[in-house]
Amino acid sequence: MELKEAKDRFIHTWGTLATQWGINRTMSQIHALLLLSSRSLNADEIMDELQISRGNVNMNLRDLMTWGLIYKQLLPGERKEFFHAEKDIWKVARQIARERRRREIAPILESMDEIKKGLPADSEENKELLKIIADINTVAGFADNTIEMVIKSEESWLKTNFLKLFK
Amino acid sequence: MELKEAKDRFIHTWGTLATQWGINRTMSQIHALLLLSSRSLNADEIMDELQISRGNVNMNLRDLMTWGLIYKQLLPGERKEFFHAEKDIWKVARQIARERRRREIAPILESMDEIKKGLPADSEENKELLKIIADINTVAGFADNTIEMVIKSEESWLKTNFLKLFK
DNA sequence: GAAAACTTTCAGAATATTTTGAAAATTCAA
DNA sequence: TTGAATTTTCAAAATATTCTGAAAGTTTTC
Repeated sequence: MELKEAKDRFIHTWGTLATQWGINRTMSQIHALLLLSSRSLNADEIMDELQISRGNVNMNLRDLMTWGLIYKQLLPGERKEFFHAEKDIWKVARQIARERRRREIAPILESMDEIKKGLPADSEENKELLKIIADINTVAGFADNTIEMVIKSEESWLKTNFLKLFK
Repeated sequence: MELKEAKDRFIHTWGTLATQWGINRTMSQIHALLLLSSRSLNADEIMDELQISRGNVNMNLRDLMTWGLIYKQLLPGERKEFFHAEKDIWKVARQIARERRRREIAPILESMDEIKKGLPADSEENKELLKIIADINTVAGFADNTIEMVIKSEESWLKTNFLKLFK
């Protein structure tokens, strides 16, 4: 297998995997492309490489930036904007975990509170529903804390071990 | 707010949240409906309550069973199949975590292995790509182990504390 | 300030996913 | 067996999401 072919497979695979976890295929492919590229790429290069429209590239680059997975770079002597991916896979994983936590857990807590607020605990049936809501809040809170804890400890582990190199 | 209204909101909200994390809306609504129901329901009752077709109900009930979130029940004197949800929210959360781990992490490892196998480490460029793949495998493995560990420890914590009640 | 270079927006088109409902398959009672 | 009750399947319809591309907006250069 040629390198080019392997890279293409990587990009294609990454896109397909993404759809299985509710993330846009093109966004993932752009991410994969930048992850494999040693130099920064501009919109035209991405359009050309992945054969997609300018609008699509633009929207997904902005999304990837809000996910904290890629960075914009202004190169001297260039009018165009260039983009490069975060190459530290641990950092990538932490960013994804943080973003998904924010997108998946926070809304649960908000919605449950919303329902809870409007329902008085004045009957057995109401109390039953309130119990379920409270349980969901407990579990969601646990998940939230656990993820944050794992991210933090992973982060400080890396920091510690990185600092040791300079001791 | 009436109980009925609160329940409807719960079901509706649960469905909307689900779409945000890549899970089918109807599947989540059926799950929510069964979660709030004290008795088992059959396909007709679910069709009626959520105003959806028989085929849709059937497919999603089967999906929910593979997720381990609901159970089929055969009631004496009834031809129809009845369904009830797992009510222990901790168990529900563990099931969801297990299933998502299986669906999201296992495929990454498989795909990366696939690409890795075909690419010889005979040039700097090839080694670079292999390094990225190895890094992804490391991180995915870490995530896999961490999730399993959290699930297991949560499970044994519950078991310990449950057994204490009988001491 | 004008125009060239580039980025962003967004309505409509293309694609993908979900849902329907009727037909086929299965189960069960007699 | 038969046939009524129930479940399952799946092609087509409905819905939702993503993508395109041209127009509008912005920035930079001269």
